[in-house]
Amino acid sequence: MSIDIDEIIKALAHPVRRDMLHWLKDPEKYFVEQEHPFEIGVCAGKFDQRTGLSQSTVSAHLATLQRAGLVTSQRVGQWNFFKRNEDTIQAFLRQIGDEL
Amino acid sequence: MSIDIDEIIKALAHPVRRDMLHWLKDPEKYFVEQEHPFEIGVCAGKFDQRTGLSQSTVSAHLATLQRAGLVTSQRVGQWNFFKRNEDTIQAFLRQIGDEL
DNA sequence: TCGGTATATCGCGATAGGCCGATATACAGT
DNA sequence: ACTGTATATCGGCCTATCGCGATATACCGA
Repeated sequence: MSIDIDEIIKALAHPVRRDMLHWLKDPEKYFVEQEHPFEIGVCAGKFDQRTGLSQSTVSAHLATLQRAGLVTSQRVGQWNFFKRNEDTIQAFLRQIGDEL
Repeated sequence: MSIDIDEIIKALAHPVRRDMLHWLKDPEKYFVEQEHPFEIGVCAGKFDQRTGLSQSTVSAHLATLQRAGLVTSQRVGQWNFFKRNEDTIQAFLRQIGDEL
């Protein structure tokens, strides 16, 4: 598994996407209850309300995070649940610490 | 001294600027000899040759790094010498490690 | 003060990114 | 099959960023 520092940093270069990543660290704290347990991830729609942005914009942000490998998603029925990809995040922090 | 995470990440979200920061870590390795010792910093003009970009573009990149607090500059005669600001860099790495 | 060099700033065209509403797709339940 | 809901994608608009050459500014040495 190799990470793309450039794509990751560009993904992080937007406050909303950093917020999203941060919120995913503690879903109970930042999101209202959902049908499925937070263990499988946070339902995409929850971010609409949290950010106040349109559904299409939120979808694009989540896609950007996913392309960078910072989150993974899982389809369950008609919903898409997102969770952090700790491996990539930690690998990024290590590598950026080295490169910088 | 407080750092602006958003400005820093945006500054880092360009490969050339990350390269510049990296090169400043070991000037002897990445730049040819210069009149003044590397301890005071690397002369701005050295980046023109290294990057192959125009002088105005390089100047803008250096200004971006400086606004973010990632480098400091020192005028000596008609030259401007840039060096890394380790305090800000380390503070950023710590904070991004927390936030992420 | 004048000419030369280093750097900063300006103005421009080109590209990328962000935001939205509208539409397309996917799935669930009836 | 049809309706409703969740998500993805599209098209358009706007702004930010990047790159450049040209110009302005700063400094030096003669």
